[in-house]
Amino acid sequence: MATLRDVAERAGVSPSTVSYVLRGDPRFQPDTVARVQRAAEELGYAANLSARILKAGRNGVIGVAVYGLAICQPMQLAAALTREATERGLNTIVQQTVNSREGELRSLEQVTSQFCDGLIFSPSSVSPAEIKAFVGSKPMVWCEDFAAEPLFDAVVTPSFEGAQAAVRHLLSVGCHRIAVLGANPPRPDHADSSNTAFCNQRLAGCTMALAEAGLSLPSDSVIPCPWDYEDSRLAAHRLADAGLVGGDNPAIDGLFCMNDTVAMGASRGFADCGIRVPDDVALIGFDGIAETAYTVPSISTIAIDYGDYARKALDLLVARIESATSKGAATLVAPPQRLVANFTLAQRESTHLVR
Amino acid sequence: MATLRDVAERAGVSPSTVSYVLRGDPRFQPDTVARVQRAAEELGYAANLSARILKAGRNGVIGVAVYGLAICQPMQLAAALTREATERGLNTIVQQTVNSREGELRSLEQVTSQFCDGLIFSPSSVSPAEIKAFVGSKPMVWCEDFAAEPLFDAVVTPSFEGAQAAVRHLLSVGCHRIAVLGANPPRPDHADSSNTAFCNQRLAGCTMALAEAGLSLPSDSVIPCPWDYEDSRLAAHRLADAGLVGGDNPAIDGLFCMNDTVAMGASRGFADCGIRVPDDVALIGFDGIAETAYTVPSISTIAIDYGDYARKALDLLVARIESATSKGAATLVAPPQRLVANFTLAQRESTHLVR
DNA sequence: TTGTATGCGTTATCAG
DNA sequence: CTGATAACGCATACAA
Repeated sequence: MATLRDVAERAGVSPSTVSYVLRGDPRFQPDTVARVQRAAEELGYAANLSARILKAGRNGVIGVAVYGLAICQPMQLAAALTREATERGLNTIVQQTVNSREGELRSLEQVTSQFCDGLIFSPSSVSPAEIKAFVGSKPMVWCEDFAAEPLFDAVVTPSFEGAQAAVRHLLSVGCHRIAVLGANPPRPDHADSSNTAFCNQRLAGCTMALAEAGLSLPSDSVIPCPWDYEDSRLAAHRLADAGLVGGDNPAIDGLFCMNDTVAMGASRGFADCGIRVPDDVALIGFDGIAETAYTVPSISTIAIDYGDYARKALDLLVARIESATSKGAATLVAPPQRLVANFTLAQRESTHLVR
Repeated sequence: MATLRDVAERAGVSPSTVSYVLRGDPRFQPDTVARVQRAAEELGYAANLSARILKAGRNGVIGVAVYGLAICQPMQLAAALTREATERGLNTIVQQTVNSREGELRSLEQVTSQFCDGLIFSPSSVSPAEIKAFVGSKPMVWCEDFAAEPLFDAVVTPSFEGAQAAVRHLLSVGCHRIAVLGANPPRPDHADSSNTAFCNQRLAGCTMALAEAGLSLPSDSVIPCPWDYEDSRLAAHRLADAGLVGGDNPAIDGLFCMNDTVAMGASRGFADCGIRVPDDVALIGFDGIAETAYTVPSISTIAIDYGDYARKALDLLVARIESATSKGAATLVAPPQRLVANFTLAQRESTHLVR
């Protein structure tokens, strides 16, 4: 790997000149500039980003922390963030935050954050308050933080409006007995987790949509379930076994799933039990992961516009990075902002019925 | 962020003492050790990995480069690699390599490689030969490299054996007219891409299995198709429209898909056209991504053991890293090794039929 | 047993 | 317009 010094030697100038020229400082003779650029080209020179961040505190890399690398929703977001970052001349690295809370929290902060100018956190089991201790003053954008007193900038999905739209849609295709699958049971260890918070938003959206139709959401229609293919498949089995779905007078004829993973698992679970979707029970998910368009039946969902999501997240993050680096003694920090991503209702086979 | 110096000050020793103590050097008084450790603890000290790799050339981070962040197979591998790395006390960062070949090749080498001790490459559109120019002497393991003269250590899926097992399975459930979907058309720009190479292995496996049954694989039964949900869905439409599947005497009654993404897309495509899987055409994929177990019908596949894959990849990489750092004048480099991951045949509904 | 000095590759300050 | 020089935070040979 060629270094600054190698380039300098070859161009017959000093290392500092190379550094300036390569970063576009205008005050050099065209001749010098050309010589330096050619030397850099010939040697295939690229700045060492570790050295750069060490010295300058910036290197143009954005860290993206996701809950799981093999889970569709966060990775779809990570892909959108990477696309958007690339367009802005930034790079991204992705790290996983799952596993032991303590250990991963630490590794996250001590690995990812050191390599980059700023961080974007996709929802995990740790809350913003917890992470705060581990983060230096690194600029940071949190995804799906609905805390009343936000600690960081955030981008959120329209959880309330999306859930409301989903349930309205279920009602509009003729469902009357609507249940919710995938509500997270409150966890004793960290009751205030981000996950719970946006679950509550989605529940509130459901409740509102039902209220509009003069219906309520009894608590036994809110079914807890981990956000996982297998768990949701088994949850569907339990609904079928209990006789709550299917038959002439089912207790549930429409199911709002908290996310698409749950919807896919449930759909498969119903198929196992001979419950037909949408004929016996209509199904709608949340997120808009690509896979929902290719299942049988295809699954209706609240399709988040991840391009828009990524754009907003990077707007926020870049602004923080800029203001962190600017020497303007504007020590007064801007208060955390919260932006909401766009969404559309994707109507697919799983809600295709007229009653 | 607390630095080494902060800890030293607090513990009343020199920075170098802190460095030694924290990394477990035994030659210090218990008293000193305790003082240093407590100071580090209190300050929440963590070594700056950029500084560490700059100075020492190692920081315990492994880079994983994948073709796409939102594609199931590479992410399942990345997740397995991360799990395995964590168990060995290593961290991983993931970067995407897709997009413009030139640009991404460069960003890959100039971002990911600088932060870590070694790299693991999941298949992309660039060949090992091409990457070689961009890589310094960074230890590297390539996934799915079937080149005759390998340039790097590699782990590969059992492409030949897997395809063979898949086609044998199709034959064993009564298929007689087997086609292959997802063979990549040769690309003029880089004919020797890694992708083409392992496609060929899989084709050879099919051919062999058919030959065992006295059958051949005519070239019009090898159907090119990008590895993408939508493209494979449309490919299925074309097969149905051409009357090659379905009906009393179909030209194709069993389909080996080059990977699970293609299998899922095709399965959906057949559903669009009223072609029943497996009754009209049996279907089997390759990779064993989690989603195939939850589609309707569930899709049989060659399930790669990604835990085994990850273990082998890290064994190779760690060995290279060790030998690169060891000062032993063992300048003679070990020749590239190639390890094969285990697999199992997952029999699911898409091949469940008796003829 | 501990501390000092040096350098990894870069950027920023300041002098020339 | 250009070039020394000093950090950034850490690891390590070597001196004490």
